[in-house]
Amino acid sequence: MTHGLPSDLSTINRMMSPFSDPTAHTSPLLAQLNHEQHRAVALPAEHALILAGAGSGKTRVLTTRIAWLLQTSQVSPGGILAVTFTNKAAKEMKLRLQSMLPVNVNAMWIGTFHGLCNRFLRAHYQLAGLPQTFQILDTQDQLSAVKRLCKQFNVDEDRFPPKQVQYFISGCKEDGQRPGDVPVRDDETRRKVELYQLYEEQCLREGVVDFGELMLRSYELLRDNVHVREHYRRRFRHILVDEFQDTNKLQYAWLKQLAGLPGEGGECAILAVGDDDQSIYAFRGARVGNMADFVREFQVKHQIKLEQNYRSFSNILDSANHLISHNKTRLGKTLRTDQGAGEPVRVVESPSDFAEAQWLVDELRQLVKLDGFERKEVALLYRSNAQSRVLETALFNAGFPYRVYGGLRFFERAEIKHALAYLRLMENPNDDTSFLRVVNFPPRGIGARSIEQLQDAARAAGCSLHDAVSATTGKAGANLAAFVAMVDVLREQTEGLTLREIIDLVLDKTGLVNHYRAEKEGADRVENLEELVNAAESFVTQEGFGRSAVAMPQALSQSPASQGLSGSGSADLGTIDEFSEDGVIMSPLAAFLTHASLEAGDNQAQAGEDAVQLMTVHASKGLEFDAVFITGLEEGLFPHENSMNDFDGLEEERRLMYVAITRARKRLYLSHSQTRMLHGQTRYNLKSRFLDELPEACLKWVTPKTAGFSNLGNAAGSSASGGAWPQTPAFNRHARPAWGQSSLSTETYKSPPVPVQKAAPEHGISAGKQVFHTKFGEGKVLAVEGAGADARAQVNFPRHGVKWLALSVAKLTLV
DNA sequence: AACACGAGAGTTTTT
DNA sequence: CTCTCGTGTT
Repeated sequence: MTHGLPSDLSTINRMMSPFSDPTAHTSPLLAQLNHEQHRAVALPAEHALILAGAGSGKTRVLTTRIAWLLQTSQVSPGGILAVTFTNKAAKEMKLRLQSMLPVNVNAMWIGTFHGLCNRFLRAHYQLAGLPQTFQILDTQDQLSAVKRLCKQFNVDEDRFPPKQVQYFISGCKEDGQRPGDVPVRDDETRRKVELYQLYEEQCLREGVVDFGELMLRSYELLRDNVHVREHYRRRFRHILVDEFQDTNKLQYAWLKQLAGLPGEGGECAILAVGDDDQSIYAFRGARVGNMADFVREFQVKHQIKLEQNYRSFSNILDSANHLISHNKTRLGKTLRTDQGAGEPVRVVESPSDFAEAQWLVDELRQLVKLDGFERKEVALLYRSNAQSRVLETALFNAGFPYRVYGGLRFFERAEIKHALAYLRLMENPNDDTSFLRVVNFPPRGIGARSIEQLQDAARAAGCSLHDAVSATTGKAGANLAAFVAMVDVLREQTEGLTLREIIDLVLDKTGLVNHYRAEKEGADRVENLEELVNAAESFVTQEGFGRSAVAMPQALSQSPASQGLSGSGSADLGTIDEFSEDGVIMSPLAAFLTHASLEAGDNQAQAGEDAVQLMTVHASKGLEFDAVFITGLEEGLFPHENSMNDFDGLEEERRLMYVAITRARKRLYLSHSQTRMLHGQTRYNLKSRFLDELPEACLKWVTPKTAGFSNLGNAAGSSASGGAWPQTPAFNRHARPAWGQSSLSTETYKSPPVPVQKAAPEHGISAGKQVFHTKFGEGKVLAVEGAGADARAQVNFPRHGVKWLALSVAKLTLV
């Protein structure tokens, strides 16, 4: 980069901190950065916000910042905390850091929010009021825990579906609310809060915490324990937050506790990196508003925009810029690139989702054969998972290698969860969720009746299922006793064994492997169980969990802060024993179980496999490809109908589209279909409004020659322009013959598969018209199909949603 | 304990 | 349409 570096770096250094190394500007670390990146990396030790556009080198800035801080001795590794949302991002950060300078990345706290909270709670389990062996519930586990609770307290599952109760509980925790903090306005909420309370008691009794609890309990410990808080505030001098726009209320509150607001005596600097234009997780509690709050509450003086994009050609980038400029609520940012215009963005219309898939396969073949794209460098994106099916079918039939992201991950598979449940019971016999999962799996004659009796007994005695077994009698009691004995024996037998040996033994003695071996279709599951042994083996090697137990927080003893802690002097030291982190010992098994809960495993294509990648737009965030197809660009689908009715929802959909566009390096296809099978019926969709929000100059409206498509009037355009694929965008887009009455219908009417009526329909109802229905009220016509007695209209009623109405039956009147 | 049937739901997702 | 879940039957 020949971008001008700051005129005088030493001046900047002098302003920064007494630790600044005046020779820092010679550091090769900074040499390859552009001006904005350079400024961000070399910021003084004060709170700062980096607005990092897509493909602007965000990760590079984060890692280089850490490396630079260390290299210039402004901070020791122990003083660094860097937090991400995904394990993948954390892993990458560590990896890149390690490649930059020789540093023990384990001395720093680098991890996900939940990973770091886990680390923190393991260190302070007593102060946090948790058992040392607390287990982590994933979303599945949490739901089964809620279901169990609802059964136990005879909750009407129609009025309070367990899923909703779970959603409620998680939502409260993400807002930092305990049952007592939730404002109760109605009976329904009152009942839910009761269940939340009961759920908490159940979790505590069983020694388990869910994901939200990891965060909330960490936050509360920091908030309520001045010694712990002071300790960490002294320790972490630099906190770096990745994807800050995705933080929820609790995560931001946690950061505030950890760093201390100005005036609270904190000496730490937060570097928040994020992109409001890529905020696509509001539905799971993310608050973009945290960015503005951060600037205000932390009195942020340094805001830097990274707007130089190193990924895409400018036709792609300009499309993204133009699209996102339609959003009203933005901090404001425009990406630019030094690369040329590149190819135009191709826009394609197909008559059906089926035809779209077929066209896609043909185009993919050409892309690979003629244009030399690597298959794994091509992505097929869609808004919702259901869309993948038709694409997969076409790819499969064509024998074209593909890989679908998403779906069950390794540690979420039933057989793996079964094996883990045994291992968890060995660690923590009170874990009733795990107990119930495997008490009769493989089947050992313990039916629903015996389990119910056992649950009654446990409830009466206020103890765990495990402990209640001794009180049972009869044949069922004997079976239960045998089960408990088996787990107890395993616990003893595996003492001192390696993790691999432990798992081998458990898989064998519990009969899990044998059970699946006997099953007709159990071969895959047996294979997965074998893979579990491998996973454990590589975990031991990678994480350094050898034969002996390892102290979990390896970092603390090396930090200046903890040296102070274990030394003499500070007034707070009276409480050392209460949170002596060196005292926390984790067995390899316990560590592996934590790992399994917090890292459900890769969801991604294996590296090296040359297959085209299929995924949702959400899943594509953070990735990049040479060629990208965004499919299903239709109203109701993208933007999704559930999101397009409110302002915030639509803006988030647009950001989603922005994310999708900015994934592409060289070539971008935008595809939409006139008809689509959804929920077993064909829907007629208008093309997405997002297509109209792109700059015409960057686009090329390509349309494949498809049977039955000429009805729309494109055939005339095609022959007139001398080819099946019109070259003139303006012509193809705007010069369609007038059809119907309103100008809107000319633009958006979608041809049904039946022969198109050349005369205007007698009912006068056409797409775009406002109509009135006696029951549903006023609505907008999306499409009309058929003629005469068969004529049907698809109408979007604001109150009742999208409906198909037979015009001969429904009394629709034009408004 | 395995299987069969019917009801119901079907944006997006990481930890 | 297609998958999941829960209930009921053998």
